[in-house]
Amino acid sequence: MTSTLKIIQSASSLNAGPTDLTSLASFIETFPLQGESLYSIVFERNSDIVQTQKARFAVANLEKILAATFAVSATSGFDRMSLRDLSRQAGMSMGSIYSCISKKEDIALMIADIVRLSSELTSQHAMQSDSLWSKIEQSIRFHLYASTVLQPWYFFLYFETRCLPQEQQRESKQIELDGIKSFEAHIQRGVDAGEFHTSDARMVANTIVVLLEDWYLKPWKTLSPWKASISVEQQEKQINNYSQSINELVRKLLVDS
Amino acid sequence: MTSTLKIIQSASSLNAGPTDLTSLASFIETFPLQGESLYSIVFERNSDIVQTQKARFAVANLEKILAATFAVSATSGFDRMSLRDLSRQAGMSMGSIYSCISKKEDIALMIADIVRLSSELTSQHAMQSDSLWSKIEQSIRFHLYASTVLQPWYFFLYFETRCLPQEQQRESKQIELDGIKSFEAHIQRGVDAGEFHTSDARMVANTIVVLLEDWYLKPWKTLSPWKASISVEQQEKQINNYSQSINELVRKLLVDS
DNA sequence: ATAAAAATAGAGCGAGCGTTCGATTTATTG
DNA sequence: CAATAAATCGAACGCTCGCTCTATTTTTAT
Repeated sequence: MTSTLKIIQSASSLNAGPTDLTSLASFIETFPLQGESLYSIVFERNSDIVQTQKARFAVANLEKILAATFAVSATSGFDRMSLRDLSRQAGMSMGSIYSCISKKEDIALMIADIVRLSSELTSQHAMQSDSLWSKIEQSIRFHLYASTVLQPWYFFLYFETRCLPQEQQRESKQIELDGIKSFEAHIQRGVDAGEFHTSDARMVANTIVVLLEDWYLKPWKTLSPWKASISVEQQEKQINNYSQSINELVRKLLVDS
Repeated sequence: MTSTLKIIQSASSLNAGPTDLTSLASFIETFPLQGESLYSIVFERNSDIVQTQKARFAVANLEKILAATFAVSATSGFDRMSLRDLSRQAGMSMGSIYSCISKKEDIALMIADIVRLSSELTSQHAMQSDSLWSKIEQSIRFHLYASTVLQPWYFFLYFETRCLPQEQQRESKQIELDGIKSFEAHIQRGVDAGEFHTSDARMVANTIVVLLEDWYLKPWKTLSPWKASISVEQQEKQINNYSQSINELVRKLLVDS
């Protein structure tokens, strides 16, 4: 309940400037959940949890803690990550970590909160397009951009959902179901208007969502090493390729034949 | 290395009688990794790990331990599952558990072994069809049947891979990549023969694999409760629906237009 | 410059973990 | 029906975990 309110409040205030989807570079400039502002937002949205009071320290420490969490838990999982591992990786003492957070679980909660906020921004953006087809196209593109910028966050939430309280586990599932329902609704309206042709709008919608998940869950599929941080230009190219692949696939399923 | 040998040896000996895909009921009768024989196979393939000597006890205990593992770890994950939880759920003392296994990790290793064996059987089966299209169709069908019968096993391996030694983590990824490559090869041959039409065989192959994963990873999507063990007839119906959905989708991507 | 406040350090605490072990019960065998 | 082997039991062990606490350093304010 609390987290839902958090999303509504903040998503509307953050979305003052619309996000620019013309390229990854312009997306990064306009997407609020990125760079330094990302950790400021984490701090603001979790001021009840974060113990450190001065924003300057809090933001810097949150960045170190979360980066270390992604690094350690990617290979061994959140449960196996001890706070001693974390403190070593983050270059902070246990005391510093616990002056920032109050429980290990808080780390997972903050990550989940940001991913949910990002999903909220994604679904809000889709509303702004006019044609049904561009709603779908833009939705796919936004999702790919956001889940690339926040790849470790999305990945973490998917695989560590079971570290969260049950209520939040259900919420995560619900977000996936809402994503499918959103695509399904657009498709169904297209079918009703005679613009699309399919006997199973839900299946097509589900396929889109699953392919979007594949993007941030299994970067190793695309042959790209990814670990060696590749340039924005290369990422741009890969996203363009993949979104075009999805678009063509969806067009074949909905428009042709 | 050891496990690979294990698969080759056993997959060829097990596959004496071909598996019958005409219905789920007939599949269950001919699929070796099912019912009592499943746990006998687990015992045989892990006699080096399993401490209990008499097959009668070992098989019964393995069944209790693995069933309890699936029950407990489904909600909280393998790491959070304590052996006290496990012993309570299995109705065995700690001593009994440790007279069957020698490390907690062994449980995960045995599960991973069976899923890999099942994948091996799946890919072997596909070879037996004649036409390219039926190779794809049969492969999808076999995978859906096997991952329904072994749903908790497949689910476990996907989410608990990180509890396994690194070598086995890589092996799991490789199996997914091989699955994609297998579909891609069939599709590409169809394209070369003028039977299929697509500019991105890999994308279509990947879509199939991802949809197959979706089946055992997110049973809650299909509205069916699943937890309340549904009848074989209902499962049959759902599998037929889903495989037909995938088939139609793939046909639209490859054959039409 | 100095005092108050905030942030940091890491040794230490109790709880709970995976695992072991010796006593006991159950099964097998000559 | 002994005698031996195998399986079962759960209390106990050592260790690591998440977390706390106090002394110390750094920052901020006057």
